[in-house]
Amino acid sequence: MGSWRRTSYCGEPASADIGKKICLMGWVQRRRDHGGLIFIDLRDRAGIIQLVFSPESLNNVHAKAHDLRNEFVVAVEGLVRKRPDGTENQNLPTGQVEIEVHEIRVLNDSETLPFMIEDDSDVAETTRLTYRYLDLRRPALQKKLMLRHKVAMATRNYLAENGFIEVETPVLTKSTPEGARDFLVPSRLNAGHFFALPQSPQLFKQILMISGFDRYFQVVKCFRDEDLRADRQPEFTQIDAEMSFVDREDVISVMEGLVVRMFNETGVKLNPPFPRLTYAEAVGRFGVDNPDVRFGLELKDLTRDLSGSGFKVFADAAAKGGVVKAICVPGGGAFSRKDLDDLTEVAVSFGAKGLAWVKITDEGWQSPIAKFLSDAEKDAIAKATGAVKGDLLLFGADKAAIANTVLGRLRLNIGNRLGLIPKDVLNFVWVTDFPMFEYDEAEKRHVAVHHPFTSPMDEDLDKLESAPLTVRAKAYDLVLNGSEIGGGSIRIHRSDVQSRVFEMLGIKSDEAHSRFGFLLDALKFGTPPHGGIAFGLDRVLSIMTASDSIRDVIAFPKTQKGTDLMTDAPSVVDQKQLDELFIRVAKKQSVAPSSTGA
RNA sequence: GGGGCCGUAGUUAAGUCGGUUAUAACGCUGGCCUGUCAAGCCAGAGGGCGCGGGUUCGAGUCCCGUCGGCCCCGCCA
Repeated sequence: MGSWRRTSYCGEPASADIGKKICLMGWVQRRRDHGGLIFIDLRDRAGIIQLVFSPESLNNVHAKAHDLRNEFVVAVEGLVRKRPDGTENQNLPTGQVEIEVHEIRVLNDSETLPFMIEDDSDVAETTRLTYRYLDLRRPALQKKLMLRHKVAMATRNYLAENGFIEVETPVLTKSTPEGARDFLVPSRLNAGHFFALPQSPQLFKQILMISGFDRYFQVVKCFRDEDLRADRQPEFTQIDAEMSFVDREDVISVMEGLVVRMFNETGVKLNPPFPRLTYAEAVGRFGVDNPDVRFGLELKDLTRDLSGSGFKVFADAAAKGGVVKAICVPGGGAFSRKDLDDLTEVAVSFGAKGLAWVKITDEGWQSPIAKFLSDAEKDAIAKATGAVKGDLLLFGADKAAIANTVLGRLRLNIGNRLGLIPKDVLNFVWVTDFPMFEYDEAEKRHVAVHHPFTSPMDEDLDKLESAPLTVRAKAYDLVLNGSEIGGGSIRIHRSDVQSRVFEMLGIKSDEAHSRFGFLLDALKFGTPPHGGIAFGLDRVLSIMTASDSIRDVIAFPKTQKGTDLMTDAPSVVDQKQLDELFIRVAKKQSVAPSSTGA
């Protein structure tokens, strides 16, 4: 660089700058060498501008330009000038002007790249992740990370303005067996003892309320050692907040303000309050607790109408306390045999034993089960579902949980299949009144639907032991377009209630004390009523940016196997490191030399 | 733990029923070219098909195993 200093970004020069002498630094995006004139597109994070090198220019710049290659790093000094009439590039923000280069310094060269730095290049994700530093040069990815920065800043500003204080909580903390699997960190100073990375700062933020901070927030990494998905990474970022002396409505209204502020960064104006659904409504009408309310195809309950049906599957489901429900697919009568087979496969994969369907045709009800249905039943079904000629009815008859899940998933599948889901729409919905517990068949005990520190509803408190599955929690989720982007609750602030909940979860008193003793103790020393919420920043951003995967809004994401292709983490470590930690590896790791990639 | 899809030049893909020297585009290298912006024209260099075994006279093509990537179920309080 020598004494040169950049005077502007490549994306900045405009007509107003014509005649100015400027200095730019950036990467060579592309070279167009006409033998005479040479054009170089110079790129930095702000944009692209065209440099012009004329054979008549001084300082040998034309020869130097001839030798430039993609991704060379250069500094240029030159004059901003108007492009000749008719050569303006309307596709470029800087397209009215160009830089007449007077002097150029090549700051670094570059080998030929494994892929082009272009937004529309279709490169295997393996290659992109191996060379993530190159992938991150793509303007689209830079824009996403810049938006991420802006959203985080907007969050901090909004919460600070509203009296929230950002407090850092430990990353090395205590393992809490409830919930997700922990990432463990061995303690060298305490042989055989382990820290856990936090699944969330849940207990610390409650402790901060007990300490009197009143309003807390943090933009914080959380860790869960579970299998990955398109919308799940083992480390992810939460916007975590907690408030004292509040009820659900206080939390929701403050947080709606936050969501407005976040989406304001994308130019979207939201108008809270957002719609509400209770958990029971969400599951009843949409089959899931994270309903995508952008389209219809709602589930209709036919249990009463079909409890006496001649179709044994329906009658049995009703008799055993289950449900019979259906969705009506408008125009679905045109579905082929293969379509129906596909849908059956989907239904079975979510636990159905099969999929009963009816096509309503000109000739009447066409279906393997039509002969079992009486005219009265058909009338009742048609009335409840609104089905008319040309429609398809799909039935779920099972325990409520299975029937709802199956139909809920079919609903999404069909919504996608038929293009019923509008893009460019943001449909928020709060889901409230979650059940406190559900019964875990595998573990033979009740588990918390939200988490063990969630307060039961006051009016359900006396049913805690007698009818635990009917107890509702003061929990709420914010769902956006079918994706859970946030969740929280009013917490238990009385140690006696907390103890009763632990008891219901099958956590014995001594066990509770060894795991959460600090919280149980703290609850005894003047704990204010409090509650809060956490938003999944990565999920919010992937919806904002219409990304297919959460990986696109994370600078250095992990693969589905939880590895980092750029650094090659995780890796084996020296025996010496293990010895210091008193760790012996039980099963010899398979030696896995990488056979693909760089 | 399970189901599905996919690995062929640097990249993206084609490769028929197993059959000569494995195609193309982009990129790359060199040349020509003074208004291009996916510059153009000409010439050229790149791979032995993720890896290992097997069947066969003969294997990108078939079989088995394995490694890796993606999507999903389970899991994710």
